[in-house]
This record gives sequence, C-alpha cells and structure tokens, in this order.
Amino acid sequence: MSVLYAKNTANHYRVARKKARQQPAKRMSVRVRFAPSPTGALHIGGVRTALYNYLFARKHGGTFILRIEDTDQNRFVPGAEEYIIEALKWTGLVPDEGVGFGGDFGPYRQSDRKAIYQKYAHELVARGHAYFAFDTPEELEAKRQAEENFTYNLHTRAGLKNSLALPADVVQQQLDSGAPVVIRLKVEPGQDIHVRDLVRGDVVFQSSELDDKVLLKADGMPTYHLANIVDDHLMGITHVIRGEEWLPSTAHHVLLYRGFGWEDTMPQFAHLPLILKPEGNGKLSKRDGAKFGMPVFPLAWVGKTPEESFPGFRETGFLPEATINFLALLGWHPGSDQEIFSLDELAQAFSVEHIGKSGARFDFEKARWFNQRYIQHTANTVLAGHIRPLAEAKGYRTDEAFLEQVAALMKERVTFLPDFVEQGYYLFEPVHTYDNDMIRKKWNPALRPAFEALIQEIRQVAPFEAPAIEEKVQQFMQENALKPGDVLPLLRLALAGTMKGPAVFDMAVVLGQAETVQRLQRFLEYK
RNA sequence: GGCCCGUUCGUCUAACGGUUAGGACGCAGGAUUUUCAUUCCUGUAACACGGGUUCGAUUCCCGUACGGGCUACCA
Repeated sequence: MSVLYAKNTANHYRVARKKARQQPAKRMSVRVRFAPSPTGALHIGGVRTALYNYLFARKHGGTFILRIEDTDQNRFVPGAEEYIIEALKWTGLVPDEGVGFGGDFGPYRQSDRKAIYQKYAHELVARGHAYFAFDTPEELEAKRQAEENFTYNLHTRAGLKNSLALPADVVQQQLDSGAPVVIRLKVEPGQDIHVRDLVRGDVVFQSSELDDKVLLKADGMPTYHLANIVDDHLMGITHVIRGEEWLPSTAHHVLLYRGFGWEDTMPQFAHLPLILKPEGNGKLSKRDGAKFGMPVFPLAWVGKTPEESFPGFRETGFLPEATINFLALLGWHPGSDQEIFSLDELAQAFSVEHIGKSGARFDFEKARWFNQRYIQHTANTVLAGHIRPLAEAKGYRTDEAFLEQVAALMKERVTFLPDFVEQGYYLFEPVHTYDNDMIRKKWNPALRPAFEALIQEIRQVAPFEAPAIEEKVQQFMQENALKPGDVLPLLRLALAGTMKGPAVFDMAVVLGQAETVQRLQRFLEYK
C-alpha cells in the first residue's frame, strides 16, 4: 500500500463518518452477524469468527445475530444447526437475535427466505445489473474441460446461452417453458473496486477480472453472494467480520450493493486471518484433529462412521472460558501483556485494529496451558460441578464435599477435566496399579515391624486431620530413627500406588481414617 | 495459470523511523516443595532476501522468494 493509498483511505473514512452522521439513527448502532452453514460440525475457526463478532458487538453495545446459511440443499446435514447453537451456548457466545433466539429481522434461516431472494434477484435483472442464463452445469463443465481458464464473463457471455446473447423472443420462450434458469450478476468492465477492509486497508480489484457470478440457482435458491448481501442489508448489518477466504468475492459483493443502490449503507468489512495447521502447510482441517491427537471442534460430533466423528474441546475436558481465551489470542492481541481474560474483559479490550493480518498456526500446547491455568484458578465448588458427571460415569461417589476435596487436591496437577477421575482415580477407588520399581527401591523387609507399628499409630490419630497425622508420623520417625525418605514414599505408594500426587497427609484425610489404614495394611500384603 | 492477502524467536505475538527488538507458550537450568504438580528466578531463540527513500530502517516504497486464500448453479 502506498502512502497515497493510505491517505485516500483516511479521507474515505472521514467521508464515511460524515455520511454516517447524516444517516438516520438506525445506522448508528452496531449490528454484526455470525452466519455459518449447517454442513456439519462447526469448525474451531468458525467459533473464533463467532467470538470476534460477539466481542465487537459487546464492545460497541451492539447486536450479535446468528443467521443460518442453508442455501445449499445438497450439503445440508441434519443436526448441524442444533450443533451450532449448542456450541455457541457452551462457549457463552449467545446471540441476541437469530435462529432460536428471536428478533425483529427474521426469519434468520435463509431457506425460509427463499421468496425474498427471488424478488431481489429479479429486481436486479430489471435494473440491468443481472441477467438470465440457461447454460446447464454439464455444458459449463464441458467448457471448462475444453478451455483451460474458462470464465463466465463479459468476454464469453456473448457466446453462451443467456438473456444478453439470445434474441428476446428466445429468452422469453425459455423462461416460459420452465427450463432450468439461473440469474447471473452482470459485471461491467473498467471499474476499480475498492474494498476498505478494517484489517487490511484498501484492497483493489479490477472489475474486468471478475466473473459473472451466479446469484440465483436453478433450484430457486440464492447463492451465498446474493443471500448475504440481501440479508445483511435487510437485517441492518453494519460490520461484516468473516474469514479471509471471503476477501476475493467481496468485490462481487460491493458490485451487488451498488447494483441495488445500497452502497451508502454498505457494511464495513473485516476479513480475519485463517487458522493454520499445527505443522506443515495449509489451513486447519477436521482431519488434523485425528492426525495430531487434538480436537478441532468445540463439541464432539457423531457422524455416520467413526471417520466422520470427531472429538470436541468440551469432551476433551476444556473449560469453555479457557477455550475462548485461547481462541481470542489466536490472531488478535489486546495491546497489553495481559494473557488471561474473561469474556467480559475480552469485550472491553477488543478492537479490530489489533486483529493480525497473517494466518495463525493452531498451537495445541498453548491451549493446554490455558486450560491448566483456568482449572487451577477455578473455585473448588465449580470444579466439583464439572467432576460430578465424570465421577458418575465411572460409578464413583459424587457427594459435594468429597468432590470439592478432590478438586482442591488435584487442581494444580491436571490439564483436562477427566484427569481428575483418571489421574486421581485412587481418591475414588482402591489402588489398582502399584509402581513396583519404586516399591523395590524403597521397601526393605526389615521395615516391616516398624511399618506395622506405624499403622497402629495412624489408627489412633484423632481427630484425623493432616497436621495431627503428620505430627504423629514425625514423632514415630524420630523414635524409630527413621528418615522421612524411608517412610513417606512408602505411605504414598500405599495410598496412591504412584509417586505422583497430592501431599500424603492430605490424601489420607480425604480417604478417611478407615480407608487409609486399610490401604496401608493391603500394601503390606501386596509387597 | 490468473486474481487477492500475508511474511518478527519453534509457536502465538508486541513494536506504529532512532529499543540491549518486549511478552507468552514450549524447551533448558536453578530455587521452593521429604513425591508429582504449582509457584518463583534465570537462560534459549526472531526482524525472509535484494534494492531504494531517509541523517537513520524491523518499521515507508518497489522487486524477488516463500506461505496462504479464491478461482462451482459450495459456503
């Protein structure tokens, strides 16, 4: 971008602001939309797009809208819409308006707006900015086979079957016959199309490079291009925040706004950088989940086959807050060194200017770190609520007081929620795996009498609390000339089977006096 | 191929002409912890390349290389 362009951009904004002031009040409030297609599970990149839209709306006291773009009947997947809504609820990105959330600009599902698009498509034809085309997909495919870079545009349309090339009576006859017909955008040559992108600045396209995009398909449904312009206009969208893959077609979108005479209220655009694979080339795909052993979807998705089924952040044991925090920083930075943000804090700090321009690699290690941190800083009562269903599934006890104790003991040494009941299983059920190498290292048959005596001591401790137990054990070690290194590891092994874990005496308390004594005795038999 | 976008430690990124190029993850080392983890400290490591513009370029411009996206009656 040259200095001149930058200057022009600034000028443009000044003009735009001036215009905005002259517009009615309805243009003043921010309205953004998240517009996914229900073709399967919502990709994590889609969640990030939703997040940025949500944050932008919150930041500016605006409205966050969910619109379902289901104009491709062939790619429709049952359950996908429900999945999208559930994913938004789980992450806390709850729409103010949209499918399932009400609002005055509905319907918000594009398949329910079919008639609207047809009306506008025909209006565009009447205005001379679009035309009918009768070429079949097969014919076009043949053209592409025959010609390397075949494009439907002003150079080729004269030789194709459309209302611009065919005689009026033939066109009318085609129309009357009910033969398959599409409506295409008539791209006029010789125009510079400027897209003032909030993230990238001024992006220029030559209209002669653009093809005559299909606006209304033969099945009567609109393509994305038509539907998104009509809806954004009708729904009063002020800012379009979407993935970078849409940048090239934005030129067409600008042409559509012009064609409809809506350029004055055209939304501002912000194209987000893509999320890339952890390693190698290309953008993150659903297959990368299995490849790198990590989820790339917010929620698990159950497909028809195992290959079409995918794990989710939720099921892996991520807290939604950690997931959001992680995603927020993937392609955006707050302008400070702060790393930990609640949703509200993110909304406060958010600004489009701080969205990055280049693609961000999906860094699962960082995601792990966020989750670990969030678990550490989450209240035991809240954690208990997360642990309960996991414990239930394993048939473990689930009383509140106990689960809170488990949370307290384990929260500083787990990464994912299931770790509480997996790594810390010995808090719920008897030890099933002993670290035999460690036992060999620490056990000595000569220790047996002392160990038996110690069990008796522990049996006596009352009340059975950590300081009291510790005191008793300390005293015992002193009297028997034993070192902590001789005794403590054995106690730990007896209670947990492993050298990893919470402080021994804390564990003993959580297990309870009876269970502690029982485990010590069982250990004596085991070894 | 054409069009468009991008390029700072391994990764996420800060810097908006003058800095010992900052932070975080990861990794390494140390302290604390009679385990593990946490916590704390320290270290490691980057301006893709070549031309300009400028007193001075990571920063502005051009080019090259590399990466990415789009190129459907998919979104």
